[in-house]
Amino acid sequence: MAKKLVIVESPAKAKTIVKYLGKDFDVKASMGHIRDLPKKNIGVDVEKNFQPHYVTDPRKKAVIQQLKNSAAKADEIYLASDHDREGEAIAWHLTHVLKKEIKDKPVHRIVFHEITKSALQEAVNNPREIDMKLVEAQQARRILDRLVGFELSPLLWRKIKPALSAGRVQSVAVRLIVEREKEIKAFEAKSWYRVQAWFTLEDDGQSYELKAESPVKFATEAEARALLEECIGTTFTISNIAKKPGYKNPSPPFTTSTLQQEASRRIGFSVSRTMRIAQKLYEAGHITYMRTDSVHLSKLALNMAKDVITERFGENYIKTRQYATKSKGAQEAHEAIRPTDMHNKVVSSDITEQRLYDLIWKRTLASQMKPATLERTTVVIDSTQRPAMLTAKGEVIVFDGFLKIYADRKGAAISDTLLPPIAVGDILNLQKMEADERFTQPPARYTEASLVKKLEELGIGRPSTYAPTISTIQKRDYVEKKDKDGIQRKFTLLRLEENHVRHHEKTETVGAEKSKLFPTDIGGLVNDFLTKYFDDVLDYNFTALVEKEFDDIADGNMEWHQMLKEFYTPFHKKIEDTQQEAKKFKGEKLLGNDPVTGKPVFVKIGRFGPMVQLGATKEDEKPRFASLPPNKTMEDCTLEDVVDLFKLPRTLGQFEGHDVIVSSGRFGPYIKCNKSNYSLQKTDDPFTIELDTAIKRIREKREADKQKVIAVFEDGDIQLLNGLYGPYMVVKGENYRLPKGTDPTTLDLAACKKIAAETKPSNKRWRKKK
DNA sequence: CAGTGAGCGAGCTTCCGCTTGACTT
Repeated sequence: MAKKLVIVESPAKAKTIVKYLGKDFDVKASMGHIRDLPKKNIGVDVEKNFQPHYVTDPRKKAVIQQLKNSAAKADEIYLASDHDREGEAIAWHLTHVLKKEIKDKPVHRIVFHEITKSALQEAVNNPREIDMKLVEAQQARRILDRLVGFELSPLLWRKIKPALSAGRVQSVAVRLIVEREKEIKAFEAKSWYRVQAWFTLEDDGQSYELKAESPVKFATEAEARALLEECIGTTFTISNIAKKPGYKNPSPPFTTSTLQQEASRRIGFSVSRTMRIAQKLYEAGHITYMRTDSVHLSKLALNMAKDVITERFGENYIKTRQYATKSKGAQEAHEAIRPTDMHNKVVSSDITEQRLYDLIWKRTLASQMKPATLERTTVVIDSTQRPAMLTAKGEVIVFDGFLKIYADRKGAAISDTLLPPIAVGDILNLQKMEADERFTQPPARYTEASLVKKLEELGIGRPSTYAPTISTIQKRDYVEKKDKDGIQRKFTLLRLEENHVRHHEKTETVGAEKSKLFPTDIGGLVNDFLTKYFDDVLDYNFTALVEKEFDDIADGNMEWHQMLKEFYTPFHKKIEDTQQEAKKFKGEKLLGNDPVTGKPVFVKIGRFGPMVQLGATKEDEKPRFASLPPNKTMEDCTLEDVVDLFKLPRTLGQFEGHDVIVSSGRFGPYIKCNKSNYSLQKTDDPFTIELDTAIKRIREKREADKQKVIAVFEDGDIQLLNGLYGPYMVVKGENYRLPKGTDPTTLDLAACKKIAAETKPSNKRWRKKK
């Protein structure tokens, strides 16, 4: 029987397809790219017209072997990788890696956008050749990224510090964060005054409140005060009530980027967590593919949404729509992210999986529901002296539409802002009038999700790389995700009370931040260096510009070697010039002179990151160094913040015949005594701590260690210990897990040796590195 | 986890985009 092999990218997709294709077909997954440039060296022969040197990934060995076996058995091969630039390249690489196995066999390239029997049939019936233009565009993309990354990074190692990295995507991501921080620093809040009034109304024995605001903002306290004073003893009348219909439309179904944003905003997931959970839902068959830039829904999905909405909410809620993808550089190889079967509202007993699914389910159905209809009311209130002095606003939902399942952007529950029963000509009873000082807001720091949004807008990065990019810039210490406490700010409140305008000083907490991205000193320095010498690559439009050229290559309007040459020649010259001319980039800053020694104190970036230096480098005496205090940056630390650092190490006295020394290490201050180290408590101040407290800490540590030890054999060569994750065994420095269900207290020497002989030590490479 | 930071020099680091496990403390 004729056997046809279909190769797709994802194993989950393979599993689904095989059901539709029948017995003649064998379906296998390539698991993404199977060949790439080598990891260790640049792998591009620039002299020979940018000849790439591809190697197969050693971790993909098993996958490739399987593909080879299947290909050898098949009579006909269908390369069904995704319908985009990378997918085309995967198909082409497959023909090379499987060269022997597919020799003399018909090889077809097929693409499909929906996984349905008819779509698959149609794809199989309409095979084509591999589009070499598209493959060349991918190669140009790959090679350009390699050249940029592998020439810029080593320059950073030489000029700034080892193990740094730069690239077309990550460096722009860092730049966005660094520049946003500069904007925030440079921002000066301006204040203005808002006037609000509260009225009481009686109707049918019921009492209501009406809140109104002045449509005019006041620049100064004096102006606001003048208005309030004018209102002493005045009469307020409703002069107009205007009603206007309004609409709210649902958002399109999810793409990777919008899913990440909404999951962050509504359920507080980090970008990587969202992707991990979405992957699980995808593998279980609950949602369509989660790495997509398309808002397109298949016909099948549109019909299913219609059915489910009718069933649950009635026909009146249906409005079928197909959304158009607007984002720059979208390749639309997949559908939007949606439930595979919208009849299922609950698909997992895992709470986090279900929460994410629920969000996808609601967003998808909402996108196929009618807009919400609103009635917006504006009430105009005149004072005796001033027409239209105040306005009050109300909003009522006439028809909820999609809001029935998907609340609007703020994520707040849907609630009407109801106005009390009122009519034109009503005279209002003033209860309270206030003018409070408001401030203009600085630009907001990025969250992981809002950075993804910005990158997508700029056309930088792809759905498969948003999460990894965010983690790379954090791993490199360019950026850190942290919280910031708010600060107290004074503001003025004027209140009209008892026919007087009184002045009150109030305070409020502002500027508190949670899980925001802050640039580090290193991030700032690397960005300064790159924007100074490589402004073109760091330009926000660089990606868009080269993408245009990749498209030209794909359309046959540009030759790929030529494109690379035009970029690389000036780029490489700049690399060489910078290599020659640029001095070491240390970001050195003089803070002042040390009050004790009179020597200059600097902050700068060294091999291990930011540090403080006491004394100039060229002097006879070697300068002293110290790490910055925790939570301080080079940017914001002062001389006072750092002079104490040089008081360490301090010798406090003796304990058990050894010096007790307080010192500062990689992980902050600690106590050293007889070759052992002991942590300080958070409340201990290393500069003032005394001997008795230090001895107490030493005893505490010893006590804790005793608790940790379950048993010791062979002079400490074999130890049974209590760890963070339960009991484990250490044999000559190697850690071993205990077999499940073992009670460690029952183990004797022989039993320990047996475990050590039978199990492998835990892999140490997983430790270290963050 | 633990006293880093000049000088010397070997040997290391690094990109983006497509996929999923393997794996531990």
